[in-house]
Amino acid sequence: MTNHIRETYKDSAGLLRVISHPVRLAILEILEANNEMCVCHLEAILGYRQAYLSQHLMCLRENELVSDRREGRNVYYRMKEKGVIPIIKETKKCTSTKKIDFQAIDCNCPECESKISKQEKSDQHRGKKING
Amino acid sequence: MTNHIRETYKDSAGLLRVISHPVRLAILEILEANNEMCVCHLEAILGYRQAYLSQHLMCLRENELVSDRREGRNVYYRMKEKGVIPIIKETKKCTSTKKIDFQAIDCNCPECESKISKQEKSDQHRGKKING
DNA sequence: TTTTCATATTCGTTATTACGAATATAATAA
DNA sequence: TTATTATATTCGTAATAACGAATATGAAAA
Repeated sequence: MTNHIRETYKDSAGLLRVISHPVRLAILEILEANNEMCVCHLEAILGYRQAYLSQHLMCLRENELVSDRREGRNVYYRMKEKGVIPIIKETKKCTSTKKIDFQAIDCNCPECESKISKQEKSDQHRGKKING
Repeated sequence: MTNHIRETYKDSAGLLRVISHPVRLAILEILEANNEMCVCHLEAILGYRQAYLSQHLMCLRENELVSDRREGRNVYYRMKEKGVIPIIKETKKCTSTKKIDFQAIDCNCPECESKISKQEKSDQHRGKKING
């Protein structure tokens, strides 16, 4: 019986183990909210060193929870296993974790550049200051 | 931002960590299916050493996922945080883990004794053999 | 009041994971 | 080419978790 049970719950336990880390949870939630996101963007939002994030991304990638796509020098990540979304949702419900509004802070990837310049224009109209 | 996020997901990650173990998952599923269960029963079902199970029960208890109640020499455990049930359900969905029918095998706790003797009676009527 | 039974706890070792630092690679620009 | 930028990987150490073995505790039986 013993090994039978171990075998049965091995995969589930493994999946839970992979997502049982605050940084990986944050990455997954960001990807859920943003469809696709480049690494520099994740860096800007989360404020962790690139190499550190990359390690967590590797973990998520190797466990097939996310997929990556290179475009020039940038690499874009997206959710691959959408099944984790309800797991995380139920978990947050259970721990009454509030929602975070993930906003990028200072990202220069092509996509952000265009967004920022758009933002700059509209902010200039209202006399706002950017980047500092 | 960094510590903010870490803090936010700390509890969720912690909860997931606690349930990210095959034996603890199995215990939780048994408790879900059986309302209340004594340790000897868990031993019989799972086939692990008592001390080993007790360690996992301690982990679940300390993290307030289960509660315990002593009755004579037996200790009965039950689910305390029902919120983990949907988490586990979604996880199993995600890993396509099949359902296990948890059946006790050879347990002598008072409750089982009475069940077994009832069972023996009805089985004797049908000429079945028990325990061997 | 000693023994027995059910269960819990502690301790030590091994295995696994986290994470910083350094380095590698892939794409583009100079 | 060489430099630069974005990202990945590897490596070492520290922290944590798993688990076996031994032992402790609490309740009841003898």
